[in-house]
Amino acid sequence: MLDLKFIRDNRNLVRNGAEAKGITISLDEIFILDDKRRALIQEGDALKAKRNLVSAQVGKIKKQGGDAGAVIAEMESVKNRIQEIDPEIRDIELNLNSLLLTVPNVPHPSVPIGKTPADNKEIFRWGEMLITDFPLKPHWELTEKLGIVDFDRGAKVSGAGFPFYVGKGATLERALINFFLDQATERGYKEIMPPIVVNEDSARGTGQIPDKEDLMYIVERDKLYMIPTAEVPVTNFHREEQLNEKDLPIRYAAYTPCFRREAGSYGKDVRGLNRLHQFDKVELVKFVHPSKSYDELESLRQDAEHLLQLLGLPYHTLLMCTGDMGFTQSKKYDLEVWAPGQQKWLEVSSCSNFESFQARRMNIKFRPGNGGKSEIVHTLNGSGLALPRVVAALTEHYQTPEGKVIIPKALHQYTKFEVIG
RNA sequence: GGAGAGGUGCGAGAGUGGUUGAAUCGACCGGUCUCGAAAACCGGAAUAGCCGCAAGGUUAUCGAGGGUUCGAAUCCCUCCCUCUCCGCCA
Repeated sequence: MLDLKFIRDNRNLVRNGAEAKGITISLDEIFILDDKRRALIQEGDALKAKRNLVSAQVGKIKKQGGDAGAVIAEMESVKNRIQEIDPEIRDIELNLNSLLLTVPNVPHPSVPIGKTPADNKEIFRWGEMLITDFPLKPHWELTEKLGIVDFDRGAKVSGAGFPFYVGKGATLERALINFFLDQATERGYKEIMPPIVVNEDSARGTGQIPDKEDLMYIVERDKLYMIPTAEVPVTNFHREEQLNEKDLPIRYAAYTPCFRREAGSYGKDVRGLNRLHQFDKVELVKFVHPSKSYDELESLRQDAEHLLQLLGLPYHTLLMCTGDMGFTQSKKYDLEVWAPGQQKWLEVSSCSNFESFQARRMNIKFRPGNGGKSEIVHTLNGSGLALPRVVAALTEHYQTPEGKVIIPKALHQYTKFEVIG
């Protein structure tokens, strides 16, 4: 959420930002409530000041054995008015708060204005799209023939979108996880393995509830939420904490399974490994000094890109336009890997700077080294990387005319085999 | 599931009705000492809202909500959370 004062002082910026994201908000209502709130606070505080003063006098009078009855009676009306005002203020603040949650983060000036994915800007392209003299197969044909991913039994046991990885497929999955984690560690991230269900407070902290509940599997009975991404537990790791400035930046890399209901997204891009209900992902999360967050976004993006380069998979990087970037981000890059068997770009990473938007809601601050007032940290996260689509692109890119899959060199030490099939 | 203990500032941890916004220690900031640093010593500093150009003033905050009282961290009620022991399970 944004700071109310910031909204007050930058109403046009906030209004235009929301409009660019295609989100309708009502700032006027916020300002009306805020004015009311402040008026009531002023009245209430004055009355309370009076009450405190008088009650000190009462103490003195009683100590001297005098009769404070008259003064106490006089306070009756003050007391009553305070009892009217306080609940009213609380009511207004509750309202105000839920309105504040409807105000989206302001896009960074470098973000292109746009409405649809077509307005995203390709800022980088790496690798050669594969051209072959034999017809390329999509990964679902390859994996089925090789027996490394079993969608049918997954559907039987759990449902569509819950595949089994089998044999070398399972090993490949495990190899990629280890490879990603090792690379992250080498680049300065601390490995962390979080719980994969979280409580309500955590789900609220990163903004999964109240409005993205439909995306999640919920363990109703225990009020627990299965995480849609490691971002949720890892960002909440420091919720309600005051960090030391000298500890910043804090960088974490976490592997978790991720669970997504994907309600309403059936029918498009759902073949094979393109869209699953459960998938593996290594997530990179950063807590940084506000002055460094855009530098950290660039390095985050490069950390993710580096993985695709080591795997030798062609990809491009998109700077997301205002309309396609989401509610909480101020700037976001998507990495898309080229899947030649489907002739499609597949999103494998999304790297975002949230500035103070998440951290304010979670109350994560740091105390500056010079002894000044504590400030809200900036948070960022990005996938590094989401596995299934990497497996999809990898099998399609490294397939042979006979339907085998060559394992890229970077993974050999992890797989202990160099070819599948 | 059964029984008990506890939730206080950045952290540890005192405090059972009236200068307690809160002892003490640590972390932090400033200074003395030093070529420099460490140690030692001295000093500073809670967070948030509101008013104010500022200095400053004022209100709230000791898990959350309510109650008693002129006055509550301190007494009463409800709820939430954590820990320990027992049982069950990995």
